[in-house]
Amino acid sequence: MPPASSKKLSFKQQQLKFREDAILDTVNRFLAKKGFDLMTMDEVAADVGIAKASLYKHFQSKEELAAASMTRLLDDTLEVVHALAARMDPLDKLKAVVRWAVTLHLAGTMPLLPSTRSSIQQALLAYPPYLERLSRLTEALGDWIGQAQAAGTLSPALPGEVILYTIFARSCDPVADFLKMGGAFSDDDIVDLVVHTCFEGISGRT
Amino acid sequence: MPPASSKKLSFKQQQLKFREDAILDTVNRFLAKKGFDLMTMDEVAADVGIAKASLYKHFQSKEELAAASMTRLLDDTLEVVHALAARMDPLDKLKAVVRWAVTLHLAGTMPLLPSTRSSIQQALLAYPPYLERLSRLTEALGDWIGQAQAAGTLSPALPGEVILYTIFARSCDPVADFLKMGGAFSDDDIVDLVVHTCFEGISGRT
DNA sequence: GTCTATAAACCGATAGAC
DNA sequence: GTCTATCGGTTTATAGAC
Repeated sequence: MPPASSKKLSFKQQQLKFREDAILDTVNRFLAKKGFDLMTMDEVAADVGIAKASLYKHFQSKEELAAASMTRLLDDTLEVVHALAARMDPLDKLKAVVRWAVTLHLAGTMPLLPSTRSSIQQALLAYPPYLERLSRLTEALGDWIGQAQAAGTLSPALPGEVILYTIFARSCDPVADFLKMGGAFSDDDIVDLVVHTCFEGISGRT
Repeated sequence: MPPASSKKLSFKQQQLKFREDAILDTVNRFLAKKGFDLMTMDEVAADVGIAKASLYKHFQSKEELAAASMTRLLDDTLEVVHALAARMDPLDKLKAVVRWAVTLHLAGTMPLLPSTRSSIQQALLAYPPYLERLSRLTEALGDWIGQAQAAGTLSPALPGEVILYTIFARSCDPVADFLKMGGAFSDDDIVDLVVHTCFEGISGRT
């Protein structure tokens, strides 16, 4: 018999957590594939293999479901950010984050960028856990951006916000989808191309 | 009495054309603001100031309405493309096109990029007038891209499709929305920043 | 009488309740 | 697992102008 776990989760709680993760996995894929508006609670429930009503045991509304999914994505991102070695060059760390995000995108598990036009945007801003993660991520990336600009490896002429927003935006760059649809490139090639155009642009003589 | 118009449009036909343009103006704005899925026929009709049923006198369906709007946008783009002086540098012509598109975007009249996830994508591919414009635009921009790569002003190492798709994608770059929301920059500044990061990226020492 | 615009009705889909 | 209310795209029948 193994020693008693130090975790305080009962068996039932573990099962709840497990199913919650399964739900969020499904939601992540649907958000990536169809976006919030076209995702239905019926298909989420069917995909997870539970009754629709059970979804509402875990999440109060469709909006909260999506917000929880986005929050978990930011948690994953924060883990990636913290896992990057402290001694690594700031520019390389930023490139690694973008590379990770584009890879997720191509794998079909990157929810749509919360754009001005999506109806979840409002729900996200009313969901404190999401805002808290976003704030921490912004701070971490902002530090690296400042360091890279000081070192001259990121353009010091660009406002830091522009660089930050660009990094967020390129994580969902539709160019990746177009290239994947074209079928002429492997996923690895596409990641390289998107990361490259993010940092170096499309101009020549760089 | 003025001489008989050379146009073959009767007064009634002119009125129809006029109202059709008004409808498409409204649709353009709603597509830019909310996207296809969140745009309702009710609000389009209300904004134009006509009854919802009247929309169906002009367009058979919501999909065709959006497709007509996108087609008109490509027509406008083709006009801009043809208006650029033939002797201009290809790189400068491409920058001018992106600049024009981002300006439209900020003005709130640039419909969303037809992404893989939108439900209009299918309708657009089934709408020959749209495909015909897209084909002509792709050809024109493709020529310029090839010339700029040969001259070394666009990266010869990048596949032409990557550059083309990037130019399309940056025309709807969400970075512009984020910067506008922040309120720290004028529209002109935002256009400069987005065009710059499109061509030069965010790296330093360029 | 015909033609046009519209109000009202229709109906499928979907979030959420029981 | 079924039920209901709502919303939104589409259709149809009517009222009014010429």
